[in-house]
Amino acid sequence: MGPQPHILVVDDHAQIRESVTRYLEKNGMRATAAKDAADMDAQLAAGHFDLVVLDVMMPGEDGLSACRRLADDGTVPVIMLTALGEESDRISGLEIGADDYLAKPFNPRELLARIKSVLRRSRRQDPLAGRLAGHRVRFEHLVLDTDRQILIDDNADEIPLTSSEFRLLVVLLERARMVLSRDQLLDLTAGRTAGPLDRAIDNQISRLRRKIEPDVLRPRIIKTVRNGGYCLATDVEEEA
Amino acid sequence: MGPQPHILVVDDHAQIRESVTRYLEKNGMRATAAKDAADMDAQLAAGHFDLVVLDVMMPGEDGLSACRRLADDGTVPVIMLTALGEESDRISGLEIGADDYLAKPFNPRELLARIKSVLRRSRRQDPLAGRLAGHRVRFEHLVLDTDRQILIDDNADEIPLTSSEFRLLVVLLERARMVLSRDQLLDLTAGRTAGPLDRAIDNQISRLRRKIEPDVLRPRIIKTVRNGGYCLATDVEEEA
DNA sequence: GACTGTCTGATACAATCCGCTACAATTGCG
DNA sequence: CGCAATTGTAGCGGATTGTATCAGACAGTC
Repeated sequence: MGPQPHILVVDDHAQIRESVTRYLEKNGMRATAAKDAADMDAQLAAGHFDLVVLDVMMPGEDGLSACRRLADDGTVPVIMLTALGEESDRISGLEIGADDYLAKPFNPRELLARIKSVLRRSRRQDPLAGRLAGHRVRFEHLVLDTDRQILIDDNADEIPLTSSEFRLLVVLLERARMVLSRDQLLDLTAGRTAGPLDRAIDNQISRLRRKIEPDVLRPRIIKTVRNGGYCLATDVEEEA
Repeated sequence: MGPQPHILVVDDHAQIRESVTRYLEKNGMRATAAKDAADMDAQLAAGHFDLVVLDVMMPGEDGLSACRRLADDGTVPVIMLTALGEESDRISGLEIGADDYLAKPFNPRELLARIKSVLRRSRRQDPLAGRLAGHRVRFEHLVLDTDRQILIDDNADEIPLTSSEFRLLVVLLERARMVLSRDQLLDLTAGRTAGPLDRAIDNQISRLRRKIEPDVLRPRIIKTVRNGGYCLATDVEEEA
């Protein structure tokens, strides 16, 4: 979870988004805002979050529908915000799999309290391989066995990965074709923020490439994006 | 709950914190101190506690508010400390969901007595602990007989486990695929806190691996997560 | 096309972390 | 009380990972 938990606040009203995120930040949390379900998906794909605060009423994809997706996925707990007295919304939210709900208008202190409560309750430690845990993942000429932390190539040779190589690869695979900055990668793999002269990610990428690229001088799996970061540039398919 | 119950003492006065924790420790309990609600949250998130002793009057988040959160959460019993004669506090505390209260200044012996009483009352089982009791659990090529503390492999050979190996394995199996820190493991298996150079868990893991890993040099059941701890990286299924 | 500032890849090195062995302390049991 | 099994402590050495640094690659300018 890192030193401070990271909360994603999803609401179509700019004012609520901002006041909530600011309040959470003042109380020792990291908070990020998203203005609709699509935005939420993008944020979730791009970073690590410990909890999502989700408004029921939103343009575009409905909050309940978005909540159902998150609950099915099961990787991040959800608190729903419902309009006052919308009993049916509240019930639906909990049925769908929200971890808690709160009626609008709400007291920020109460939201904070419920967030803390849910975080404590679901202090499920992150699994080692995120949502890929227990799966085998195929890309290019390789298969990653997420249980054993090894790669298997076409000759069935086994390539062992160190812990941080494995974490880096998982993060890249979960976000295939997305450009991830060094900051993001450091956050996602090590849960820390980069110092000014931090080349740790460059180094890990270099080490990982040596193990997975057929031609290290011309990498085709992990592409470098100048001034941007790195990007896994290949299709990924999961096996059961 | 471990051999001795673990109590979290939350009070903003350093002197009270220390004298209470020391008294509890002298009387066969583990005690940890927190100086305010935020500190309390951190401690609760980091470890396992059987009871919280909570002062009503505190800077920052109010004791009553903190108590409400704990009560809502429902996982840990609370004893409130109220200022002398603050009848309203006392009532609020109980209404809010505290399991007992005590007026300051109090006799340490009385606090101890009430703690024991509440612990006895709420000794209904921890939802996680003993979830595997009376079951046989299959993983990889092994079956754990939780009644006999014995592993049975594919050849029906019996591998005896020492009691702490057994506790460690159960803790890991109950939290399959979760990364558990050495601190957590020590807390969950031995009910104690790690010293600065504590390698006890490393050692137990090493001993356990020798008994369950087909290839000890390349362990596949219990994975090491550098800077993180250990993780049981395989599916676990219970048999009736 | 050459020059320049910045960014990236790679190497070497240093600091940590972890596995393992040996041994000491403790526990359990007769 | 003594023995044997179990469990914690100490410390060495290998593996892993971050830091420093240099050289090559790239983009922009003249």
